[in-house]
Amino acid sequence: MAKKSTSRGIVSRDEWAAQVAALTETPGASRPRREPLTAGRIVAAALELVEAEGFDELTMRRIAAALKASPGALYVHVRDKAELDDLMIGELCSRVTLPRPDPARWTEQAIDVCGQLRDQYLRYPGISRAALAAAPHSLHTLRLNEGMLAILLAGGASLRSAAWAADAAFLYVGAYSAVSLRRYPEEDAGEQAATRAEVVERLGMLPPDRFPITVAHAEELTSGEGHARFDFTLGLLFGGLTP
Amino acid sequence: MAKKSTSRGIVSRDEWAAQVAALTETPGASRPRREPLTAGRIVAAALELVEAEGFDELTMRRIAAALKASPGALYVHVRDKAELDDLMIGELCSRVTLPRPDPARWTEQAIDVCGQLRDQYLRYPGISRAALAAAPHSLHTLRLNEGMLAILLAGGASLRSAAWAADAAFLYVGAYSAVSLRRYPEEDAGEQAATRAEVVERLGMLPPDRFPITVAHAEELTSGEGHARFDFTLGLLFGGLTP
DNA sequence: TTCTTTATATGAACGGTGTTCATTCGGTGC
DNA sequence: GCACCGAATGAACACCGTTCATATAAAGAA
Repeated sequence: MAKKSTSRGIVSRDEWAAQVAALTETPGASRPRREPLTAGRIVAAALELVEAEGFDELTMRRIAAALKASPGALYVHVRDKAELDDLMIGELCSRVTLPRPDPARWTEQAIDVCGQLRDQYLRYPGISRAALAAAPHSLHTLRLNEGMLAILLAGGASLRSAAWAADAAFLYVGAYSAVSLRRYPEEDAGEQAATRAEVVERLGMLPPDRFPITVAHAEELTSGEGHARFDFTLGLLFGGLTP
Repeated sequence: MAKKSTSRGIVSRDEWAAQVAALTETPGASRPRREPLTAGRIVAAALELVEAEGFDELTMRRIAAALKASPGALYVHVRDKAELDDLMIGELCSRVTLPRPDPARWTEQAIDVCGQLRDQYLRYPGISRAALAAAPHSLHTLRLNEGMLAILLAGGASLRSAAWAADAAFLYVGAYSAVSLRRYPEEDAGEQAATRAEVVERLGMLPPDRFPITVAHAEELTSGEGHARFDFTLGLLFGGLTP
């Protein structure tokens, strides 16, 4: 965790965050009085921080620094960090636009809604872990669920199937978004995680008697450009609803 | 400088203090020499702790305390907590027994393997969050993957479908295990989380014009005893593999 | 205007975390 | 006997989430 040293004249993490935040803070109109702190402003600052640095760099202290406030001030508007996580997830869910259910295109619509949620999660790296740990019954998640149910029911699914499939789909979206960060990171920053070629090479080094399929088909096992796996899985999930 | 004991039969002050302290620690089994620390012992102690207290009570310091060792001593055998998490997940994966693939019962076999993994996860509450964040290419997870591939291929799935479906299934197992902790906690300790009846009541209070399905069918939406949802989802996932 | 009330913000703590590191310890080989 | 070397210690370090007495600001009442 402690990978940065502040001992060499470098500013502290909090101060750095404050400086970075100051860059994007309405340079023209210098208001003498700071805007009051609200839950909305806290959530916005937190999301900005996650977008820039990732979810596990998100810290009450860094949020406060970005808002030029004291850490304790956040607790006037937010019970604790768990509630803040819930609020962030709610915000992301509220950004998903739900289509008017069209029985002719219901599968496409369902996958699209999941894709929107996935893109929101991926925009804020690691945040979907909060979704898996968060309260599943906030108003925004319920709205998403209602929309998905409407789509699946329009497609002819039974109520029970629709409810359970929607649940499974959102669960999968969260898990997929949580792991797709460290899976073949776009080939550019080849240092951090293993690139696909390296993974293939490692798989090929396994003992073929105990890993026959893995060794023989390492290349195909790691396939899946973009979100092909994502679409494939949701296709399976929704494809079985109306036999 | 603490000086050593120079005469035979008399123990040093520190050792004497340790012996005195040992009198009040474990009165029964007084082991003269402690077993050496190993990665295996650390993993075992960590799992014990998670089983008893849950994953987010797991702490390097508490593991060390359980082993009567110093926190720093763990880092001789384990790089950091992330690696320890990986080792724990590997241990759980290694406990899953893989069947000999039977083309006549392949779906059943696949779901059973997932169920075994789920039960391991649920035995150690919260640990599946580590699985979602852990390295997906340890030897034990690869073994599990290989076994699942063999089952799905025996069932007639294409290589690509089998690979992607296995991936999705394990992802779902992790997510399901992560959330099924806080979903209707068995009705006994009715204080902490919301019981199912409470959830149903809350859903019924929503505005029916914006949540028509949720309000009208709150009861059915929360249904699913035991692992019915789990089996349902995996049925969908594997059912679409061989059309 | 002044006074009072009330909500908000501060800054300093508290107890906890993962991790590092100079030092010490315990055993093995020469 | 002694040097050596991995393992263990204990004290730090830089953080974390959270609380709380205190200060500050805004708003209403007089």
